[in-house]
Amino acid sequence: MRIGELAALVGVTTRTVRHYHHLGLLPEPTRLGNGYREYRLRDAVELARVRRLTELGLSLDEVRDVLADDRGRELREVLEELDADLARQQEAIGAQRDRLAALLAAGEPDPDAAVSPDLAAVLRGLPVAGSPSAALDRDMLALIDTGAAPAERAAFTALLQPLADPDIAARLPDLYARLDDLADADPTDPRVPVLATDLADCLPAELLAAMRDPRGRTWLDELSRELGPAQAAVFRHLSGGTP
Amino acid sequence: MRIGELAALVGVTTRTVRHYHHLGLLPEPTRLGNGYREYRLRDAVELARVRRLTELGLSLDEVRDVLADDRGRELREVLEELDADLARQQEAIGAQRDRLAALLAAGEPDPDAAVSPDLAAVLRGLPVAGSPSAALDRDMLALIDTGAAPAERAAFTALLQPLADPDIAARLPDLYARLDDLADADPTDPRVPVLATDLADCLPAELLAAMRDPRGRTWLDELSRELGPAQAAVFRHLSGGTP
DNA sequence: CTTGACCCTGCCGCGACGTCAACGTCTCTA
DNA sequence: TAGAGACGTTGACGTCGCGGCAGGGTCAAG
Repeated sequence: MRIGELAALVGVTTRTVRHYHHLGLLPEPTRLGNGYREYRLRDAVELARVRRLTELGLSLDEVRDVLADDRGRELREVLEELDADLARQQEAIGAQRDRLAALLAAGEPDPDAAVSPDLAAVLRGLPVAGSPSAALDRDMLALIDTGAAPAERAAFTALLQPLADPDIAARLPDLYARLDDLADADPTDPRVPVLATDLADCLPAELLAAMRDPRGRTWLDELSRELGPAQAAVFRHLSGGTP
Repeated sequence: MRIGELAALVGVTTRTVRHYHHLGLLPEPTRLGNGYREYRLRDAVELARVRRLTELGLSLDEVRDVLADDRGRELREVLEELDADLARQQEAIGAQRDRLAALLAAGEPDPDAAVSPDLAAVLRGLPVAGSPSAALDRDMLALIDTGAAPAERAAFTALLQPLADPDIAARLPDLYARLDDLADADPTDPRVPVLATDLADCLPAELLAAMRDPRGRTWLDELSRELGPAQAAVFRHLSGGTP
């Protein structure tokens, strides 16, 4: 038999056979005078064995190990491990499909705000138009949401829920506008403490508390980098006073 | 923000961020004087969006398409296709695990004779020791079995079943020995027609018939290549007479 | 003599990064 | 001020199981 025949017999390509030779999974057969490989039935049997193992999902390295490590006992371990691996994959795919189903069921899957649905609702209630600080806020909130574990995410959304209240939402555009006005101001600007007071008045107490704990401060630091000095000063006032 | 901070924020490696830049999934930010990339919060948001999409299972190419092809409608298609794909994978893995379970349940998983269990039983009943022709036969049968679809496989095994009958099995060693003796003989050797007759006497009629149909002849041709001329002649007698 | 069907070796490509290498830059500390 | 260690930069190779191609040689039939 020549290589094409062998390959057809077992149902692989000639490229595959040569690949197995290259990796040493299959011994190189004797050559004919013209350099062609000459196979015998036993080679086909060996090839078929390799194929069966790969089709079970073994990697070529694993196949080599199994073939080397004579018969049976190692194979059993590998197969069991493989099964466990497949079980994990099944589970992972199932979870993945659940997530997909949730997204698809939500009507319009918007990866832009592929934040948790509750947060999305809050964000929709916040004003954005034309205010850089408001846009920053949205970005920040989205980021916190995507990075958090589900449990934290729920707590976080709960913190923000009050902002969706119409009374509060109505006061936000003015506050954002005043924050925008401080973009190029000096941190000692007299408007800073006034705005901080008005903000503290408007925001829920729990949210203010969260801004004072270490995790909240980290995020505020992040946010402050993108703000002007006076704007950052406002948040320093909010999150703990003087420093 | 510099690249390490950005990466940590979103939960990827810096290598990943640079990879996305390279592919154009994420715009290159402005550089600092020292050549460092300087990121802003919006970059983190963009990166997080890419990440969410990849974590849903989209390829980076698909992510690029979705991001380019503004919002929503294309995404839905991709996600649905993805779900279908995952469903196929689930099914495939399930089938795979079934096969594994069958193998593992069979006690000792022997990939050597990972032929169908029925055939394995038949093969166990056949004599092998020291007979090259018998070994060839086993190889051949194993090969036919592994290449066949399940339905054909059953039919094929059924054909061979009679060989497991003790009366017949008892006569096989002698027949194999006589076939071995013809290894270097001339095709005109008088022992050839005699052995052919004795074999025909011993083998089930259905098997002889199968050897005469085109598929059977192909396999016999294959087998004959590994045999001596006189041995091949025996099978020519069996499978149709003169040619 | 050509055509077409085989065979040979050897190398690039895929996907989503990980992992060097070889180098520059910043910050802290002794 | 010097050195250490943690950052950053670009660039190239490795992964896995082959597919595909380039650039040849071989062989049988028309």
